[in-house]
Amino acid sequence: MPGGRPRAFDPDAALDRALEVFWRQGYEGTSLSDLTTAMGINRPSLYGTFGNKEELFAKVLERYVGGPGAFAAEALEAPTVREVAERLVRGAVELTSGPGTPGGCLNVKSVHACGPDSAPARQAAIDCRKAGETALRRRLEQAPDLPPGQDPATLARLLHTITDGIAVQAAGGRPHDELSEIAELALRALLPPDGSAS
Amino acid sequence: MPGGRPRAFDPDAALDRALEVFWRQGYEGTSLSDLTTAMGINRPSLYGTFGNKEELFAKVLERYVGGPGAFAAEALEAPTVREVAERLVRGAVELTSGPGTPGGCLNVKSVHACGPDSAPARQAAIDCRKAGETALRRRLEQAPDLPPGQDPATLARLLHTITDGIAVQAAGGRPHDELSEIAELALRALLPPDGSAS
DNA sequence: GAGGTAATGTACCGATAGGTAAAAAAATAT
DNA sequence: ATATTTTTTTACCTATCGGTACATTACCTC
Repeated sequence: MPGGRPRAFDPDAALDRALEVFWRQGYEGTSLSDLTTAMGINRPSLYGTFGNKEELFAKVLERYVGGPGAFAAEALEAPTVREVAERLVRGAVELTSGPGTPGGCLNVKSVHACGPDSAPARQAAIDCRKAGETALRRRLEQAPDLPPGQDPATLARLLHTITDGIAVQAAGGRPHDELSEIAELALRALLPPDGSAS
Repeated sequence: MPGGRPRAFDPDAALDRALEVFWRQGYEGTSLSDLTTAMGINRPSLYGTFGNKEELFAKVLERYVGGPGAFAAEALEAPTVREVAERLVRGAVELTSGPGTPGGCLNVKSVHACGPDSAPARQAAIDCRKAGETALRRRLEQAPDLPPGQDPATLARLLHTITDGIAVQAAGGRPHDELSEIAELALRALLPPDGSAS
């Protein structure tokens, strides 16, 4: 089985470039020319290696979840509800307003790509969100410090809602330090330091 | 000064049609053809009456704030922090997942229109958000039941963050009843029924 | 009526969108 | 060296993008 001409670029590095563009400009705001320029390859190479724009986006989203967004899955390894929540919320602040990254969250941005041609990309983002939330709910169900009357599903959804809100705020230009204050207040309210009701 | 040919459509009704399209499809996902079709007018009429796409969007956003989004300003008339927060958060649930409206929030969607050509529309949304948040902070500063150690600016930002999160959840397809549960849990956490610390 | 004025309908503009055909180039296999 | 395979390069495709020129129509004033 012969080899053919070798690929002149590193697909993972190219994916990282594509990720940055999609992250900054959103799915609908990114053209194929933006992508090929950033990736340093030409159009047929992109199609040959990654498929079309939709498929490239799906691969980019996967890479996002396993890279910049990996904190969300790792947070579930914390032993208590409190620590899981802290790591999720603080991680969202860093992800969306940290230095050197585009503002906001690629996933949240992609949910808002709601033009007629963006349905597949949007659905990919929604599926990804659902998977993350299911994992969070399962984790909360098994936590030792889950408050008695608390429904883990609703708590997971609220945590998800708060991280979503943080992403919107970051996308709207909220600076990192203010976002941290917001996050800490949310954590204090959700998980009071002593042991208050909810 | 003579009048010329009278306009054959109602500008406000046309704005409402445009609002619905922008709300459902987002700024970037909406084409001029989508707009003219929905508004029932042709292209030169649109440009003659509303300016270009950007200016039309600005007018639509204004109409959104004064129409479907008016609950946010009206919520500030409530006497207490608790009631202001309740009306804001519950209003966000109704706005973004209520029956008969497109999912999500036009403002939050527009913040995520971050392609190169969408900068003015995005900025209009951001300005609008800033104005709303400033009004909320001023209102909280004067509320009689603001907890002593509480910074009204941060509380306003957290409330804003929560309503943003609700909008994202709605845009992602979260059904209305689940969103209500999330909202009520957030309100309980933020403003405990008795008088706990935060 | 005639003239002025503003909105309408139609047809069009250059630019760019996502996507591809076909030939040239670089590797392996025999 | 030759044949085969795969990628790259270049050039191009149709459709649609936001925006407009121009002639026509409908109204008001005189």
